[in-house]
Amino acid sequence: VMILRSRFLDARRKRRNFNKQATEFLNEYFYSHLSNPYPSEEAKEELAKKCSITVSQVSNWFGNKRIRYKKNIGKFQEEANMYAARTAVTATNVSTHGSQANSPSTP
Amino acid sequence: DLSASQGRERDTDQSPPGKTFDWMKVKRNPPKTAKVADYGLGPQNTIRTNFTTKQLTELEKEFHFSKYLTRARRVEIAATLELNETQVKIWFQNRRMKQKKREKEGLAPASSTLSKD
DNA sequence: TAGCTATGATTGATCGGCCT
DNA sequence: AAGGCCGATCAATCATAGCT
Repeated sequence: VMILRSRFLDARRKRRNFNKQATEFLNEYFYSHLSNPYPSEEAKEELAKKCSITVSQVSNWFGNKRIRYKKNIGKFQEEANMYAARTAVTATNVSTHGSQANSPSTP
Repeated sequence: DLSASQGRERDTDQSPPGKTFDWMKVKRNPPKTAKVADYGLGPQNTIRTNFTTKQLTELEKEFHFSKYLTRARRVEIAATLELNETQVKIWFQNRRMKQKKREKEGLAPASSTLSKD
């Protein structure tokens, strides 16, 4: 019974949460590609670089994110709206000339 | 063809949150392996097989001997470990991928192109 | 300190594509 | 036409991190 307990007792499994910023980048990509959150190998490499993690970790992150997101979409609504709004502002800046200049917060 | 795909992907779809896309509906067929309960009583049968330490040890040993299996070898191992030929086949396949991943990662875990951002 | 949730990693198995 | 392999992914689970 305790038989298979030691599934490998991976010492490697010393998980470490990613930086807040790394998570920001990952979520940014995820929500800005919500219709198809499957980054290409190339995109994964870019994200890995930006987040200072490995490509595998990027893959793991997206794998977990996708599964957990669809498992409980409601739970991620807040987060989704947050990032959606964020990218919306970015998009607006690019195509707007109008008047109300605002939120240039991007040092 | 390899991977010379050039071109910036400028698709930042700003779809309305809450919408369910196809990828969210994807459902995998349940594993055909293992049917703990085929007595008509199937609460949640068809579960992911849990290989025993013994089986894994043996498979690992075989893998070290040869990364690829011959039909004969597969049959033999499957019988010895009481697994399907498919399970043995899949195990080797996954093992090879794992090996590849490890080699790739163990090649340059840290430091390499640490230029100024 | 105990309990529960969030999250990164692992892995048996599936999916689609390609090859022999 | 059939079966194996690859690469990516799924889905369930493990084990720890982190918050209450």
